[in-house]
Amino acid sequence: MTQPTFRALADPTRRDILQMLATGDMTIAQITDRFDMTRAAVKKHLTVLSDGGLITTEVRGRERINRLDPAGFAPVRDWLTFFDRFWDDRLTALTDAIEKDQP
Amino acid sequence: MTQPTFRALADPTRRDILQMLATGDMTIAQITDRFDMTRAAVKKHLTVLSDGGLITTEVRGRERINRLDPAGFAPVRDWLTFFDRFWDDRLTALTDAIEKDQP
DNA sequence: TAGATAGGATACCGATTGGTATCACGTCAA
DNA sequence: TTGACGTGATACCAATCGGTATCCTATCTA
Repeated sequence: MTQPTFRALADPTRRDILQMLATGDMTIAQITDRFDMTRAAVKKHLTVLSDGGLITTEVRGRERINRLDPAGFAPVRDWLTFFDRFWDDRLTALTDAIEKDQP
Repeated sequence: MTQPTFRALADPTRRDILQMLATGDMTIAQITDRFDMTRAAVKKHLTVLSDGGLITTEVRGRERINRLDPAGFAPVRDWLTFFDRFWDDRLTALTDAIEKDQP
């Protein structure tokens, strides 16, 4: 499930959409108003974001409310954590070595 | 500088290369050995990773040592932090509201 | 010095991507 | 009921992407 997420974040427009949704849920038309783009283009981006699990949609009448999904960010966070742990280990190994050098 | 970074992370092969480099610095030939891919293809991926600031290269004789660059991950981490802060605020606002409801 | 080794550069190919234009469908309101 | 409104869906286009093949340069070594 991590590939669709990273793929979704690769486009600057999609990252902008996510930041906009952070300020509040929005319909497609509302998002389109803030971009120099067709509604169809925005819709495509929203589909990619949805595939990546980063947003969810709630159908209300003829409208579709797009909402940020905090859980969708987990894959990225987890992936970063892998490297964080790796670097932490490297750092402790380094300080350990230094301590041994100066007993 | 954040767009090249996200772009670099969008490809699964490139993320694999990063994980491989976490176990130790490697030359292009060494990386190519572990993939079913041409050296030229790997080289392209390394260029994208370098553009994203995720790796650095040290020329040693006729070899090029590719090394992970921890600093390159900062843009992604910072970007995630934005949403973390946002959700934290939302959560505290919610708990505050609940506390007011039950004095 | 001659070959082998490690890598750079470029042209090319099929597939994917971001975008538009267009038409079709359900839903709301007068 | 009849439009207007909010979306979905599809066909199409230029540009980018991941990958290969090929040729070239620099460096090490026998």
